Amino acid sequence: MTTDYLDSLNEPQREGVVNTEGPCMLIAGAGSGKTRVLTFRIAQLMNKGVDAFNIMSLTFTNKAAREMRERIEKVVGHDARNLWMGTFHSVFARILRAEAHHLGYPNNFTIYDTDDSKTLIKNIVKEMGLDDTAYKASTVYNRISAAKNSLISWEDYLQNAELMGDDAANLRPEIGKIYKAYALRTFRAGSMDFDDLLFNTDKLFKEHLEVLNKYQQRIHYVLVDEFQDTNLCQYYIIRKLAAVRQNICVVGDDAQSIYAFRGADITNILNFERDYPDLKVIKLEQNYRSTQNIVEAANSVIKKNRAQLPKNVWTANEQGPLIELIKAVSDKEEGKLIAGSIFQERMQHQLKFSDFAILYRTNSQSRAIEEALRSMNIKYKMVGGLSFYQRKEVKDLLAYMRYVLNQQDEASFRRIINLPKRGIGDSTVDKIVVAANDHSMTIWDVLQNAGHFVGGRSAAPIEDFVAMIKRFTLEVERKDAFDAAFEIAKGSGLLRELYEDKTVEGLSRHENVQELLNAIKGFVEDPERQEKSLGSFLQEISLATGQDEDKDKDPDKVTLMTIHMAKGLEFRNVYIVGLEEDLFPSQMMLSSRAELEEERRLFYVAITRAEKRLFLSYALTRYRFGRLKNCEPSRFLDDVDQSYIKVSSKFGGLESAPPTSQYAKTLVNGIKKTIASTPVSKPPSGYKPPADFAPSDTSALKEGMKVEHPKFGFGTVLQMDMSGADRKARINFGSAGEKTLLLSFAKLRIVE
DNA sequence: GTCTTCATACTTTTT
DNA sequence: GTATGAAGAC
Repeated sequence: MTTDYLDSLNEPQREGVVNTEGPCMLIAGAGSGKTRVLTFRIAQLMNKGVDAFNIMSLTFTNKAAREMRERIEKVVGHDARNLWMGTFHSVFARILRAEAHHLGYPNNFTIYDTDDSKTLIKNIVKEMGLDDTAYKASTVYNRISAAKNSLISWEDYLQNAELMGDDAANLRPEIGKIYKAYALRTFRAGSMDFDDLLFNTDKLFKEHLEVLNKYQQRIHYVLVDEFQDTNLCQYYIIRKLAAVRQNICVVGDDAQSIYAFRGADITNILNFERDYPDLKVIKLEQNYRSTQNIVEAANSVIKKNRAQLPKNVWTANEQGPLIELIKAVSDKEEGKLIAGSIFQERMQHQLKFSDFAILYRTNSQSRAIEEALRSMNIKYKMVGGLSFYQRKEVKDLLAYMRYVLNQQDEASFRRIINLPKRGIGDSTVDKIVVAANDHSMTIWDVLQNAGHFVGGRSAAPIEDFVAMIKRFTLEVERKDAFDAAFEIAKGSGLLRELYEDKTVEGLSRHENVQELLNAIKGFVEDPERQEKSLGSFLQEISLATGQDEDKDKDPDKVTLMTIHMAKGLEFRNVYIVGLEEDLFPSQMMLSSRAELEEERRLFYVAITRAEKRLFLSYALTRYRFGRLKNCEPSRFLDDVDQSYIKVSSKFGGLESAPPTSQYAKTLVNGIKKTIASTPVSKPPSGYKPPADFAPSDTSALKEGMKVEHPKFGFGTVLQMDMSGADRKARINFGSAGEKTLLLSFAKLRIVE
């Protein structure tokens, strides 16, 4: 074992690694190497002889957990796999798998994802006869989630005058009752939602001290990454776990707190100092990632926030080029300008596509960007969006598997009871659920005595269903995950139904189910895995978010993702797009200063992803709600100290000016004149490009050459203009007339 | 009970 | 511009 890594650290970093005992808080600025410190700290512990089984390291995302494990493995070797390392949810789920019976849950409880939870809430709202516009599933779900994250049980909720008052004021007085019904239903269904995994772990430790004691003896060191994102519930749990030995180390950056909407509580950082008077606080302030311009610009933005811990992020890196501001007339043009900029940057600096990331506030913004990238043959990958495990057909098959393992599970039951169609309709299902609730029975009990509860017509198919599930249960007990899953897919008729659907979508759905089965096969055949049951497979994927599709053969792609997904990542060139009022900051975050500050921190996170080059862009019009909307530049653009910004030179050298709407109008006209290659209106000729049109490299374009343009058709180059940063060409397109095109944007194919 | 069609609301971020 | 849900026809 080696401790060479200590030499590669600066002084505060080294302190963070070496001071392994006692409470410790690292306030780590963006790009200051906090992951390095955390991984080396764990390596240091293991080098000192601490058993990996006694170290718990918690992160927020699966990806962060995986990366950290890999990095530790590089230093300490194979032992790293014995660490308690994972997301809060996955580590606590693991504890609950062993201990849930203390709380009256089955140990094979099902984990509901957000969709399952919302569907269940929707059903409850309907059953209670409430107005589903006032009680939208997402609203109710968020309210319940917030309560659980603040350790408020449904009993507490109903007695809490403030919460109930809030609900009454918002004309949603029944939320407390829905919470109660939801909690009882999920409990009876032997199911936990994401928040329950935390809430119930806390409950377990609170009500069963012998269990808490067991884990306190087991866990000697607790480490928490992204501490600013923890909620109250998570904080209580880790505090309890570390209560005996007090070896707790948290790493965080208040400036990067972007999950308050999900219950994250920055005051945990402040409370931490209060709760641990002996706390050692270490500040990591040197940024190793970004240029001076980027670091300073980010600082100038975050300075506008009132709530923050004092720190001074600095860098010894080069000053670097200015941040470039790109203005576009429409979301479509924004995409084109960015695609063009990537194309140009890549050529100019010999970059790979994977050096680029495009970050946006909302997933819906990706569409226009994707189109532009595709049309310029720029390879890209989208991170996030809907994952493989959220596709309907995949969820259907998973629901079968979940139900076979836990017949109390109401959400899965509703999904599969009539799939494929077996003559059990909505009214029958409602009868079954109502009967179960009225008699405080599980749905499975009702099904087994279906004759008593439903009319004669539906009894027979229900009996068949029950028999089928019992058969599957036997299969699951006897066989490994793959064989059992295959039996279920075949025996349920799901596979056949999809196979018989010969439409394009049907084919792809069949493929997805095959892919799921392949994934299970891979799971079973993994030699390092001891537990090969279907149950352990389901457990593993229930907390996976589908970004594990990294099996991409071609890693050289531009990355598209939301800013939230980008946290913790870095790219050479970063484009932050859609910097418009109501979009970023989001219109939903304008009601309070705290919300606006969270949006600003989000902007800060986005800026600090960039290593060398940062581009900001906005559009003056954008399609939203399927409707064209005028947009104003974001107030965040004013938050950036203007000395770090230059307006993209591609637009006739317009000076940077206060982004007023008057200014915006002049700009529209200016851009309309300048960007002849990207007409906002219809193309001026009826020319249709051939299907295989591919733009050529125009760096060698000369006067007299013949070219083809996808909109203007064939033309001859009249004159080249090499002055300025952007090369232009005047081209005669015959019937379409003479055009002056910017070569960095124009898609031209050289004919001869 | 099932299938088709029309309307609607939706776009904040994630385990 | 899409996905879900309600309503009506069979």
